[in-house]
Amino acid sequence: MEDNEHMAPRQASDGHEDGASLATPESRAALQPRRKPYWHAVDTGRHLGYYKGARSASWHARLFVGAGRYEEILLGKADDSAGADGLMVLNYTQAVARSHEWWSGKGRGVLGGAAARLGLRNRPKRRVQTDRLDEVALAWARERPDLDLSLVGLFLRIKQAHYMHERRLTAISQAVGVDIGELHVLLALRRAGAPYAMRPTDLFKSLLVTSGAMSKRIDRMEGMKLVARVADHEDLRSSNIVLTEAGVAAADKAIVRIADGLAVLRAEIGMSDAQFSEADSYIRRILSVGG
DNA sequence: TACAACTTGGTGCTAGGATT
DNA sequence: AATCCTAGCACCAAGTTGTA
Repeated sequence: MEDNEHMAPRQASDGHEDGASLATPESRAALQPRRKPYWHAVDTGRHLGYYKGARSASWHARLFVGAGRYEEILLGKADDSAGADGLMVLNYTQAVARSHEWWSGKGRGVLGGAAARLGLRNRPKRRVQTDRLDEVALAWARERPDLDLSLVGLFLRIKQAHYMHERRLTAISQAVGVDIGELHVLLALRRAGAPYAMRPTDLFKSLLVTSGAMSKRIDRMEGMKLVARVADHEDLRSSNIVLTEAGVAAADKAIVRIADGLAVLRAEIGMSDAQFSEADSYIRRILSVGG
């Protein structure tokens, strides 16, 4: 019988590993690889899991949701073969902390009235997508426990974060009165510095679009009086795309809103300068070897 | 909910003007 | 003549909208 077929949440020590046997790499080394995680009941209906496969080990958490069912999440890799970094590779203490973070964000009535009595509150709806990404990682961990696919989840999160940023930029571009592509042109010209001019070729290369697409954007923006085509006196074959006064104002309005939004986001996630540098460092390392 | 029509924005190709 | 660069055109893919 599968664990989730039980009709009530397991109690601590109900046939599970105790916390001590999961606490250190040495104690976990005594455990045999198997398909299902070793579960340790941290609290009623709340279990920390340690999965040990042939080639990888990882931390999981699960939450009893009633009717014998659990919601489950992949927390990160276990520090069995590599040192914990608190981000992708977690030691026992970090796994416990991250599981508590997840459980405290759940609180959507899964423990019935108890959750409400304990003061648990629902997280904003935007966490739902994150849970879906967890499901992807969890599904791979279940289907191919012999493979280390932990980076898949990280890449999906990076992609999702990019989409989130693009949605914010889209909202800002609408407030400025342009579309997202035109906003990128405004920002490229603005960050070029005075006199806020670039050749069309440099613009389409830096924004990763084709010359045809850039021509259309410039046409639209010229019509909106945000940019102007100015002949290049040094190379008469070429012209420069220059921000107009209205274009500079629109770009400045947009970049201030972007900065404000990012400041709010950073405050919400509580990321310190050191944590930011560390996360940035890991992503740079991925990009440097990722081909 | 499924499908078709429509819209939008992008790509690839190429013509043409200007310069080297 | 060769090269560089811009911009126009046809086509494509994805998203949106309207309808049954």
